[in-house]
Amino acid sequence: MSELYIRVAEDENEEPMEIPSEDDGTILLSSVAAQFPGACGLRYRNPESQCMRGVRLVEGVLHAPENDWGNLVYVVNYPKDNKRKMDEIDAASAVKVKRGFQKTSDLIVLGLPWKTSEQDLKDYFTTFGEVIMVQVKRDLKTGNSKGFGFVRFTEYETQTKVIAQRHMIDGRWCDCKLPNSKAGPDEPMRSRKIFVGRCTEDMTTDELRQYFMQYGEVTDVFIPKPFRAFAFVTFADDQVAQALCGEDLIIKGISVHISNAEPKHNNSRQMMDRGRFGAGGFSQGYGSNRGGMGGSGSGGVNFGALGLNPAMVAAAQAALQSSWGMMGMLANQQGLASTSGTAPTTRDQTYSSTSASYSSPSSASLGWAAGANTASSGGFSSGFGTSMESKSSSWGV
DNA sequence: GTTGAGCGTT
Repeated sequence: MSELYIRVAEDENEEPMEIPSEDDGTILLSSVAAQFPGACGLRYRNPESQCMRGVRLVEGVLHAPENDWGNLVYVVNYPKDNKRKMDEIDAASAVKVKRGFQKTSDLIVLGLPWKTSEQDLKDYFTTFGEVIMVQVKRDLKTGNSKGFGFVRFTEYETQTKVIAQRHMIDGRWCDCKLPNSKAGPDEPMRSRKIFVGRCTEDMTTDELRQYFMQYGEVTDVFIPKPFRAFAFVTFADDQVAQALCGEDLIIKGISVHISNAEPKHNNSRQMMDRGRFGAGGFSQGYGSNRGGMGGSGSGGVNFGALGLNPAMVAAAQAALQSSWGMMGMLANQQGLASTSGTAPTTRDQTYSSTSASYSSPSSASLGWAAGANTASSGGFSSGFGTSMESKSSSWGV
C-alpha cells in the first residue's frame, strides 16, 4: 500500500508530526488522536484567504480538502476550541462553574499492556494535566502487571477529559473510568446518558463515540449484545446529553433517535403524544403478523396491526430497563417473541424503509409507522408512500 | 513462560 503521511501539529508554530493516511486518502481521527490525545478535528490555514479552515470530518474520518492534503501543516482541534454547538451548551459550563469545585477521584485504567510501567503511565497522563498518583496493579508473586492500574489528577477538568476519550498507551487502546467499587451513591449518570434508538448492527462503539464526540466529551458508549437496535451514549456533561434529547441524527446514513436513557416520569407520555405508540401498540406478537395487515391497516397508525420492527421492540425492551413502567411490561411480551428468531428476517427491509422515512423534523414522528408499513407488504404505496420513496434516494444506505 | 474483561495486598 502506498503510505501517505500528512503533517499535523499541535499549533501552527509547533513542530509537525507525520500522521499516516488510509488507503483511500482519508485520515482517521483516531490516528490523529493517537498522537494528539483529545483531538477532535483538524484545521489548516488556507493559503489564499489566510483564514483557518476546518477539515471535513464525517463519522471519525477526516477528508482532505479538495481531495488533496497537499503540503500543508494541519493543526489539531481540541474540544475546547469547538465553537459549533457549544453556544447552546455554554450554559452548561456556566452551570459547571456554578457548582464550584469538583473533587477528583482515582480512575481505573483498563487494558494496559503487560509491559507498561507506572513511569510510562505517568509520562502518558501528564500530557493531560498534573498527575497526583499512578499505580500499575501487579501480581505480588511474579510482579507481572495485571493489565490495569489507577491514576489520579489534580484537576477535575483533567479527569473529565481523560474519562471522555480512549487512550493509546504503549500500543493498546485503554479506557479510564470511575472505579465501580468506590462509585457509590454519587453516580448520577442518568442525565448524562442518552438513548440512541434505531441503531443498525454495523454501528460500532467506536463509530458512535467518534460521531457523538462532536457534541461533547463522551465517557461511555454501550451497545447491548446481542444486537437490539439501540445504544447508550454517556457524555461527561449532562447538558450535552440533554441538548440532544429529542433529536433525530444521521449516523452512517441512518436516522437515529435520541432520547433520555431514563425517562422516568413523562416520557412515555410524550411518546404517546407523538403518535409513535398506538393505544394497542404492543398487543401482538412480533413475528406473527408479517404481511398480516390486510385491511386493518387502513390508513391508521396502529402498530398492533402492522409489523413491529426491531427498533421498536428494542426501544420497548430498553424501556423496561429504563423503568418505563407500563411500556416495559408490554414490551416484555414482545421481547420473548422477538428473541425466538424472527427478527433478522425483517430487519433489512425495515431499516431501509426506516431510514427512508426520515425526511424532515416534522415527519420524524412518522418514522416507525412508515417503516412498519413498508416492511409488512407491498400493500401500502398509495398514501404518502411515494413521497417517502422519492426521498429515500438521497440516502445511500 | 500463557491472558485481555475487569476494579486497587501494602
